[in-house]
Amino acid sequence: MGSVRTRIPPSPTGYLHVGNAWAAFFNWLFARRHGGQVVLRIEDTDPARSSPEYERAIYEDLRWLGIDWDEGPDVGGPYGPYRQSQRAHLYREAAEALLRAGAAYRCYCTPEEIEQERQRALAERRPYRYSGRCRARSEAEVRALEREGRRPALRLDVGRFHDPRWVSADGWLQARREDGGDRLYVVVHDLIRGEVAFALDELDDFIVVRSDGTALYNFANVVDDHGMRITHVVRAVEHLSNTPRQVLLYRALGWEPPQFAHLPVLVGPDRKKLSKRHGDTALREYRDELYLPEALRNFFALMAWYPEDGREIFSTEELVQRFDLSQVGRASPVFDRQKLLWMNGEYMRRALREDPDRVVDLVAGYLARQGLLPEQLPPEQRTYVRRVVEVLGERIKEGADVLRYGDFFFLETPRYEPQAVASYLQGEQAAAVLRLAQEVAREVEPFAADTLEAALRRAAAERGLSMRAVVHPVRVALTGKTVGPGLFELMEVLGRERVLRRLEHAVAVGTAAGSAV
RNA sequence: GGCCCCAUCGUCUAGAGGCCUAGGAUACCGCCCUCUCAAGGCGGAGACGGGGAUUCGAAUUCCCCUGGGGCCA
Repeated sequence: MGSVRTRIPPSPTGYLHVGNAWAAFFNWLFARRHGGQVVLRIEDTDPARSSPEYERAIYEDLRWLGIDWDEGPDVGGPYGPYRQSQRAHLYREAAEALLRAGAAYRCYCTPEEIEQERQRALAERRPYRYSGRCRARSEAEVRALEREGRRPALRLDVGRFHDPRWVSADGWLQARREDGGDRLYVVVHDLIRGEVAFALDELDDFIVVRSDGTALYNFANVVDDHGMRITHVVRAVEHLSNTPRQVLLYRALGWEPPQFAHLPVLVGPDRKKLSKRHGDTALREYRDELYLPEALRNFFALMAWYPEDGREIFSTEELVQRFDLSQVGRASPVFDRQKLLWMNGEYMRRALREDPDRVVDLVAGYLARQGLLPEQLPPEQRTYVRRVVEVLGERIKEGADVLRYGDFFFLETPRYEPQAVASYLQGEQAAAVLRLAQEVAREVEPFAADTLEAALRRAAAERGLSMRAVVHPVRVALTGKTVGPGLFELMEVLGRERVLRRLEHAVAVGTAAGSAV
């Protein structure tokens, strides 16, 4: 393949959505696989909903994900501008070219008139298609309409494609024999779906430029993709139905259309297109929850595509080497958060092994967002976080796990779970165990995991207590919960002072809970 | 309403006419390890939407239906 150019066309009307991030990633994979370029185009034609803040957020989120681009509003490039809001003159030029070629005509019908036609068609139970009333207005008529103050929209004259000259081209327009004779089809050669044919007579003269002079999506897209020398348009299937119109536009302008590949749509557990209703859909929410970009990339790759059977974990380099558009699936994948969580756990454990400092920084940032640590960490606090991370270890699969298993490390007094208190802190037996633990904690030297374990085991054995009988109450006393890191490691990190204080406090908690019952 | 796309375990998927007694992963359930949880090991349950046709043989090809999604809006 010569020089592949793909595009990523986000709208700055919100944070980058996981569905768009996924499509962006496939565009990126494909371009990198073929040594091509990625173009970032900001589709900000809706000024009311677009904002520079969102645009910046999109750059940030894409970069965080590990997607880079060769041309775009921020980095420039030879085929700019890369914001649609700055390309109005190019749409105007193309519209004029269409008019000059006789491929489009001015339409003075008002939206109300069109709506009436549509209603009539609906009532008569026949498909609506624009009548073509304005296709051949006389100059006098046009003058009269202009005098009324009407401004024309621009429509593509689809009728002119009913001409055998186009058929001989290169297969994009095909005559197919049907019962009644030949029928013309616009055939889209989709890299994922194969040939998809649309009957030409199903397409009416569609609007290309509104009466206020703004370009319609289909038109702007064609002008941009051609202008930016895009060779492969890789986008969601929802655009497939628009593709024949776009193909017609390319041809009307005398341009060669790019190759198309229509990806399935990411859906939620209810099989509906992924949206805010499904919970976290902004990529940055995953970042904030401690999802790692490499995990997301690996997970993304496994939706609608499998690099090879029998393996799940792939480095991004491997993904780039293997990526093959023709192997991409056609069915809509459900975004499965459970599998993502598992995947993130895999990468989190890897990060812990290979770059623990990175995990420490991530966890510290997470705790700061939770209000449990200051934004700027003094060195000794960072060291503390580091020890906590070591002790929490592979339990951290996402941000919430830091709290689920280790919030007590950062709280003055642990949050005592009522269930845990009821099970392990109430009664004489529990109090006795806590007293015993206090003795041990007061005397053991040094205050370290191995010495603590040895001393506590000895003490338990002397009283004929099982290890379980000792460990559970002490764990609840120190952490407020029944799950978490190894008890002795956790004690060492907490330190003698706090352990003694919490043990003391827990006796009171147990008593209070007991009398409340 | 017309047109277009899609359809294998709950989920991600392997499967390109015989390798399928439908494979893997995740989730779930047991057991093991163990101070709990997590991780890990072992095992279990779990799918070709329905009907026709082609073929010696269909998850795989074709048609219809059903169900989901999208475009025109």
